[in-house]
Amino acid sequence: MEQSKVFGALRSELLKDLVEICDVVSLNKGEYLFREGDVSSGFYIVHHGAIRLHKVSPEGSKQILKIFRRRESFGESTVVSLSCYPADACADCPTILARVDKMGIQKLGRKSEAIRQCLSSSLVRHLDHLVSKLEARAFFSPESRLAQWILDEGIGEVVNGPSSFEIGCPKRSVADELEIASETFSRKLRNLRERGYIRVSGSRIEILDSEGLRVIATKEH
Amino acid sequence: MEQSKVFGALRSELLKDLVEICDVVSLNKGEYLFREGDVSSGFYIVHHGAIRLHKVSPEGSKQILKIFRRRESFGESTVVSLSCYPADACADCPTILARVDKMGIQKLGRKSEAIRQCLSSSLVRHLDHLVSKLEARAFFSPESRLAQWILDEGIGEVVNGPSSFEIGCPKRSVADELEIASETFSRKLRNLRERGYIRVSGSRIEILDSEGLRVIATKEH
DNA sequence: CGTGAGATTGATATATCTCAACAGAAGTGG
DNA sequence: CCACTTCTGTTGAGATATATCAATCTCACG
Repeated sequence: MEQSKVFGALRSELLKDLVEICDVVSLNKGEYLFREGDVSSGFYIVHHGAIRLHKVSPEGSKQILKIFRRRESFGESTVVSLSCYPADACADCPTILARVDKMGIQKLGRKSEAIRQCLSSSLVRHLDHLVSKLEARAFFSPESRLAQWILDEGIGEVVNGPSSFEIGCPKRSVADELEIASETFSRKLRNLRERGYIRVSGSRIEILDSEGLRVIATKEH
Repeated sequence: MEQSKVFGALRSELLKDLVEICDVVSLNKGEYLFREGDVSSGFYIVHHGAIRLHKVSPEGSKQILKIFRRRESFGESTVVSLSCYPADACADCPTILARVDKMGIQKLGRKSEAIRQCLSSSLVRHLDHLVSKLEARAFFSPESRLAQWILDEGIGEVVNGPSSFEIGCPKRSVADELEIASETFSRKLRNLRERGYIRVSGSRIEILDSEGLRVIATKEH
């Protein structure tokens, strides 16, 4: 809780109040946390694993909004304004989350400006992310987006030397998140490998030339 | 103010407080209200005209986030959390707006939950819109998006008989908003004309077969 | 081992973007 | 009122990147 992005900055006193209104949810891979249209019972903070938020079209195609990982939260909008979840939430892998009760957080929010501030900031963070997503597709090629993603994931793993990381979910999900066909994802990844930017073994990616990747990542199409 | 989407539901008492902290801004076509990175002095409600919110990439391509028209508001996120505007705002035509002072609204927000509620709802509305935009591009072809747009614009003009409307801005802007090349826009429009769905004369579009358009509009790609 | 889901690779189609030329409208200035 | 410029929109031809379809391949797991 104190590590979460939403509430990380709060005083420990308030954190105690928060813990009171949380409970733990755990999901297996592929299980749904909620579906679009379900009545909200609160919002969620990922403790371990990954939750995929996506919309489904009438004909069944999917559009990933974001994959939330450790420390990230989602669904705040439903405690602040809406009463129904606006998208599907599905576990991409075995996942443990904290559920923050809707009534509880509303009550705390009325008393504490700090809490309100946290929630608003989260909303703005979500806005930002969607804008970035729009930009990414408008400005950058699939290859650039892939490079950006690799760099993003690689950050915070190892500072010096070749950093590497594990893809915490099916590659297909990543491809969907980057809005490219999974086949294209596969090909581009191979391409980057052959050009010596990365090394791939299974679901582990090792960054060999982050400078080179950065060049690709900023190349507009 | 009482007609705005943000504050439309408020009691007249609070509305009075709000008027106190507003001032009027007017812009000519092409003038910028603010640029990305400018320090926020508040948020805005469109009273007349249209404001285009867009991001510019390092190399100069533009991505329209939304065109705001009468009654709509934008920039709320900067009074709630951020201190800088996250995008450019430019008048698409002569425009009059109300500026809601940042300090002022923050002060009112601390006192009134109703005000906070309004602001949060606006944020969520913006979130919704971005999600719709993502969906539109993910699920529908340029042709479908064009058809959707024509139907949207046609609504509210004439109920019975062939409805028609004037494009209130350069066609290029519409193409950008629909996220298609302006040449493609031109071609698709001609195509719809040749197939008898619409009639076009200059910047006026007349809908001949709204039922047919609806079929095209819902066809996913 | 079998089984099946996910990942990879190959071959192909095609819609859209891009570049380039042209046309028309609109505005400017003499 | 008429050239002249400029901006927007239209049309054409062509390139190309990516999606799609289909066929393996890999690997974890029962």
